[in-house]
Amino acid sequence: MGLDDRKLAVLRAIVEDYVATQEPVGSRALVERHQLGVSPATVRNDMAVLEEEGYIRQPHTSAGRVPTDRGYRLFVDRLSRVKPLSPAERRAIERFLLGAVDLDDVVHRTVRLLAQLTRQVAVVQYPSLARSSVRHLELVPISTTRLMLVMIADTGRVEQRLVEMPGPIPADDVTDLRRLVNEKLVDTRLSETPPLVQALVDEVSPDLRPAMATLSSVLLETLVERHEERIALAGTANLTRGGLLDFQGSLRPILEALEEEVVLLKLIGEVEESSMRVRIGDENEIDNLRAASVVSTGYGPGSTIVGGLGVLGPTRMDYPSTIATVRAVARYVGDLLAQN
Amino acid sequence: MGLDDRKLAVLRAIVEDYVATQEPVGSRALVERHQLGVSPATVRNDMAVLEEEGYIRQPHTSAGRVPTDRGYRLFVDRLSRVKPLSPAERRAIERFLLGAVDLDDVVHRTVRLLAQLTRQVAVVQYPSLARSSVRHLELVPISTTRLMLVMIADTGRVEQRLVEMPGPIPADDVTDLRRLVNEKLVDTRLSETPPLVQALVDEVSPDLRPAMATLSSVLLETLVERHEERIALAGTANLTRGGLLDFQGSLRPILEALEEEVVLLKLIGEVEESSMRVRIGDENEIDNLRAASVVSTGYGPGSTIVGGLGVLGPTRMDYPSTIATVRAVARYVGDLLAQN
DNA sequence: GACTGGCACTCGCTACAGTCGAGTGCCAGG
DNA sequence: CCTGGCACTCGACTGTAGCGAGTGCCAGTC
Repeated sequence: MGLDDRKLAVLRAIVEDYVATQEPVGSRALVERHQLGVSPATVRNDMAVLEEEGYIRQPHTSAGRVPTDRGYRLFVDRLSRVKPLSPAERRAIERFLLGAVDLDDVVHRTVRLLAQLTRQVAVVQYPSLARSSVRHLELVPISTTRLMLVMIADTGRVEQRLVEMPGPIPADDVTDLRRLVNEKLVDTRLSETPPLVQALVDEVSPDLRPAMATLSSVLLETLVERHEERIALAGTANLTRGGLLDFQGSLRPILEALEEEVVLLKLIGEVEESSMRVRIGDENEIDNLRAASVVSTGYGPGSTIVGGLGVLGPTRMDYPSTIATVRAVARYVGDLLAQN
Repeated sequence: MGLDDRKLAVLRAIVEDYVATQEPVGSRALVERHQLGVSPATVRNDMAVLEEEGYIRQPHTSAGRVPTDRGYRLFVDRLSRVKPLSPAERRAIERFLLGAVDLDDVVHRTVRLLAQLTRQVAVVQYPSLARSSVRHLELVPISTTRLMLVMIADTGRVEQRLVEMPGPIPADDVTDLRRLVNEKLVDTRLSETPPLVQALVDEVSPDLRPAMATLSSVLLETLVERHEERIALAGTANLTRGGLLDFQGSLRPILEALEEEVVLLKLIGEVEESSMRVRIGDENEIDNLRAASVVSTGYGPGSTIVGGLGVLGPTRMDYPSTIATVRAVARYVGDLLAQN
């Protein structure tokens, strides 16, 4: 499978043209629009090889060629030239994110920004609790037997949960409980709290023990076990762009997938390092998304990762600029979080 | 415009058949499927009158009739027979909502339930802050100059906001501030707090004044002025049901509208009493939704209203059962809130 | 006067044939 | 190894014809 430079150039040209025009591209059009320095006939020969190797295909005889998922993959890996963001885009990002007042706001602005810049569906995961540390725990008496447990994480996330205590609980006890949980848990990563939480019960005077038991079980259950991941979504209307050509005419499966938080998390939440991840068409594990591509990355203050973000679009998307945009937005959001 | 009983029966039959089959209904089919006791010819005459009056129309000359928005309106107002929910549905609602652990959970479950039962797009507004009362205000020191303000409302909503203080603030001062704001604000409706909040600054010792000023301005701004309405959405995939027939082939405007919180709030947030509201096609003030219908109502504990919920679907929806479902879900959610 | 059967008419839908043209594969020659 | 030329394929489009669902109207009946 010798793909010489010219064949690669042809593939690149096909991808670029097809992404731009959305129509199968023929050999004549190619030599006209790109400086390949050869005739259409030569290009046709190259195309025949590329097709044999599975990088492009013909929708039907006598039509132009269209990249396959495999073709896009090769393009992304080896052929795409980086498109730096325009200054206008950089400014847009900064302006957009600057006014954010709290985490909710940051996430919402980010997801809208991403959707707008890439003109695709954007997904942003809230900073994961599993990757956060406890900054403060607050206990607020709601009634004699009810406390509101509020956890504030270093990533800015705030979670609350109503705790039904086993019996009436005096103000002094609340103070004691509060002091204790904070002493033991502040500054530890949530993923590492379970043993500490379990140990809490033993650290407390016998009369406080039932209260602490309830409290710690709620802590464990809510904040660690079913660790509340949250997701923001925007730009679904962009799916309808490009008529019914993309997604082979049916938005159904895509919309269904986007409704499932679990699916979204799988898409953008599985990030370990901050590297870009591009999944093209068939490479997606989720069947409903076999007609789509996902570009995602992790984000976080500095070089740590607290969550993922990305966009979803048709396989025929403009990968270079999408990748550039996603990367840039992730970096800005990370910087923003670092300022806190 | 004399519409005698039979003509109304014909209209009802047309609506019911069209909703069921999604195809223009002709005179023959009508007499076959309904006991009208007259011949197709007679029905045709009635149809001619109904068409003249604007209740139905013909997509093209030799096709059957289709209800107009006006026809649906008449149907909803005078012709539809109430469809009681099946016991299975009631049980589904109860089971679905029973396990909810907090407000977020209640809202999410509700919106999914609604989407699933009606097979349409469901929208649920979180209990409006404007309609909530303050249950407790908590101040949590985050750093020497930063406080986290947490407001817990009687409706279960919890809002937080980071407050950047003008200078370092000792623990005792925090206690004082906390006591004061709680004393003055607890149990008042948020919509009535502004004068009280403004008065706070004067009630405080001179050295606390700058701190209180900052605090009260944040309170005012965040919790009252741009009163954070929140919305949950589910079931967008249901828009693709019925192929491209509904929404005249383009989901675009609908999806766009659903992305705008402001629009959604307008749709379901404007509820004063707990009565059902049905907006059919053209009756919608939002241009993008001229091809859709919205069924909404208020909900809340007892007879008070704290927020709105509803569904959006094609004008050719099954109004009776949609209305019944929305009403039932609203009632269940209200009861659930009352238990807190 | 209201209803009915009958009939002519309309018009979208489908099938079919014919034409056009973009694009290809292949081959012979440079 | 590249190129120009040529035959071929096949989708897209056009026009025509037949079908059938459904209508509007009218004359006749109860």
